[in-house]
Amino acid sequence: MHRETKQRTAILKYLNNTKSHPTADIIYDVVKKIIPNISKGTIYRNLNVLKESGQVTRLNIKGTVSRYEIKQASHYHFRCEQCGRVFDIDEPVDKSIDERVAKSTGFKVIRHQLEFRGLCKDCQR
Amino acid sequence: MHRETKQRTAILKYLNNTKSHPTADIIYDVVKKIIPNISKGTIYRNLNVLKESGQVTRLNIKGTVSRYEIKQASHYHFRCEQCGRVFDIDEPVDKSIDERVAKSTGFKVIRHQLEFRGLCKDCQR
DNA sequence: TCAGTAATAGGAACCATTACCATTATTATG
DNA sequence: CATAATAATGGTAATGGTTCCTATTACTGA
Ligand SMILES: [Mn+2]
Ligand SMILES: [Mn+2]
Ligand SMILES: [Zn+2]
Ligand SMILES: [Zn+2]
Repeated sequence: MHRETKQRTAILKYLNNTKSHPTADIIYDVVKKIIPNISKGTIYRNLNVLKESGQVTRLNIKGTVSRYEIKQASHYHFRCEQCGRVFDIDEPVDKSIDERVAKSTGFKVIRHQLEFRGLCKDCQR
Repeated sequence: MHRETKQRTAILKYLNNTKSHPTADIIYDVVKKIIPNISKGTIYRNLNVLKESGQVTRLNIKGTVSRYEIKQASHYHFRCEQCGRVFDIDEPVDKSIDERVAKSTGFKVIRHQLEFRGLCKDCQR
């Protein structure tokens, strides 16, 4: 069974209060201020546990480090190629496309992921 | 200037004749049969050179390792969560969505990437 | 033909993530 | 409350994909 440790609580609390899609490293830096001797392994272990239990989502695109967010309704992302930040995009999620692809391919389509790339406002100047 | 080496030629030749979106490791295994003492560094170096020159695309597909393909018209992918294989999807590419997101966010949208996940035919049984 | 230099092989380094393990802390139960 | 079972931790080593380094090789333009 899952225990409620102060480490796990602090990680969840931070994720619940940010929209920044932080990396494990950023989470580590933030939580370290509250629990100075926390280890990075604990960050990763908890993020994986929370992902398994459906409370956290891992955004991982190869070529970049993984980013994490509190599990929420399906949505799309924008990644700035300059600064690396990730933003939510409120474009409506098209569910019908999964069925269409399933029909045309014969594959079982469970989900799709759409991500935009470019330059955020700050990085355009 | 770029030179034509047998290593580079063999890598390109293999990529030109497969639709499998191979990883660097797979390319290494295949090309090793033709050039037994080729090194993995040469595979990676050439894949990067070919990417820079626009002949090869590196797929930033969710998962752990990078996959490569010959540069071609923009298209979407499906990744089987069981066997890990990547397939092309011939769903038409929606270009208007980039502009729509650009307008609503103020970001400069350069491209988008859509990827489906699920089970391929083989893995459904 | 050959000098200039791009590319190679092999191995070390890098770095995000995972694995290991002795110790600590949470929690179900009496 | 006391306690025993064991989940979780901190610290560190290991892993694995990828990049970097360097002496040597081999393209290629002149
Ligand atoms: Mn998000
Ligand atoms: Mn493809
Ligand atoms: Zn930016
Ligand atoms: Zn499959």
